[in-house]
Amino acid sequence: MIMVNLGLPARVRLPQLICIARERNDMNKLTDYIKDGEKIAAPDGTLMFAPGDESRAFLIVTSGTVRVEQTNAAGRTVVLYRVKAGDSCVLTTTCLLSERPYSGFGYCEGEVRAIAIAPKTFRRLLQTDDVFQNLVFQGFAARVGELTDVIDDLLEHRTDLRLARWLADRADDPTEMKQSEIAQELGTAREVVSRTLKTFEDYGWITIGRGRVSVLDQGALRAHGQRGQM
Amino acid sequence: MIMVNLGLPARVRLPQLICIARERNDMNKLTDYIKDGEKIAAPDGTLMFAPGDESRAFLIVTSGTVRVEQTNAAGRTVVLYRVKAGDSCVLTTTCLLSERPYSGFGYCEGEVRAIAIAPKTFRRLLQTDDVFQNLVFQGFAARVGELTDVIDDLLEHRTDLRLARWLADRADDPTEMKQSEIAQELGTAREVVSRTLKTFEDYGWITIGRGRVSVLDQGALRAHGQRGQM
DNA sequence: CCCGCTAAAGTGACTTTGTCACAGATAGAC
DNA sequence: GTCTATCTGTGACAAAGTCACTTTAGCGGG
Repeated sequence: MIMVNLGLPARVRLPQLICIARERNDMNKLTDYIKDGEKIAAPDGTLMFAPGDESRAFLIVTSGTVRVEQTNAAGRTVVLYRVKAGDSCVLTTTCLLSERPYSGFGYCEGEVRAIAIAPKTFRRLLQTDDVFQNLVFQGFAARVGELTDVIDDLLEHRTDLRLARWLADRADDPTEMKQSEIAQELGTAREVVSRTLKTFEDYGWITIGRGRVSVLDQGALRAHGQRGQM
Repeated sequence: MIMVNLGLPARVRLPQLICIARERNDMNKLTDYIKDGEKIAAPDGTLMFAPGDESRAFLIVTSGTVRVEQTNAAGRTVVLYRVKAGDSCVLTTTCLLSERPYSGFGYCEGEVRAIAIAPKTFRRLLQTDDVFQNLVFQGFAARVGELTDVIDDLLEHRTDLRLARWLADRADDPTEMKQSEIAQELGTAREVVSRTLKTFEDYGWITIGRGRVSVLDQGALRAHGQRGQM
């Protein structure tokens, strides 16, 4: 096991992250590919890839999450999706398939462990192994779907609706995030998040703490996110 | 040749559009696949697919263009990309690979002719034919890149900059479009386009006509799009 | 040729978001 | 407890989106 431990925000210079899709019952299948790859790990906060980097390996994530973000020229950022254990990363697959560089940033959330598969092996598996091919394609398709969801969301300019939906979707556990991070998730400004959360708190839908938001009334948030009435 | 001719906006109920990527020198290769497929055609303005539809065939576009749009719940629309002869459509490939329905709209611009390949044949070619596999992947990757470009663009909230860039990029021929269509290209409101074009005209960068915009000073537009100074 | 219809474009008023520049508040270190 | 870094709240203004409406251009019929 190669342990990457460079401090934060460190940069992985080893084979970079790619992941494959999986159906729940295919998880065992993943272990079949371990012999073809090399185990790697990276600590929380590691920068896995950045715009301009090239993919050097296909990775199967076995634990941890990679947050994939896109930042435009003006510095505004939005979170495209999260790569969880067994999930797939379009950007990386795209890079590997086409030998184009990445267009976004990938950061580790928690320690990420993964199995790195060399591009040559990746291509061989893709041609010879039906299950592998299916895993890659399914994951690829799922991620494209998430990209179009992000576009859908960005077309909606009412931040209060977007924020309400976002909060309702993660109402289970109190969200331990700074408001600046929430703004980044949605691709908006911190101040707007601050103001909007305040009104939600006034309505009794949430409680706000430093680096924390707790949902009190998931139903109200979801309804607001749907109908847009306040 | 099956000629689809249903009037506008008609709906193609035949095998729907998918296309493959191509490198310039692979164009001849396309003809190799014709024997596996069936020729179809659709007139200008035809609705090729809509959200919820399922892909029933992989199409190789041989002439014409398909404009792929995404419309959110509130009805705001943005153009994701255009599928030209030989180009590929991620949405369609995604649908075909994963058997998920489409998430956007596809409209013909000009008469579109294409070769339809059944999903089974598509999968066989993908596994057995290296060139075909490469074409699909290259095109797939290119389209994902365009999706991330759209996201990049939507993160930029200054419509004047986005419009300036958009105009500069198509400065060659006078743009024969309604302002409402331009708004749709950029995912913004017609009124904003109207006002912004007016200021550009005042600066002497363009001339405006009914259903037409002509670029006079491409350089100024490009510079404005880059630097954001007015 | 002109009338009148339709669709495109322009406009003003107002709301919301984004941006900037701070001020206030809180957690953690010492 | 105090200090400091960082997170959060706010006010002011510019830009964009929305709504409701007017004006204008193009086109077809008489």
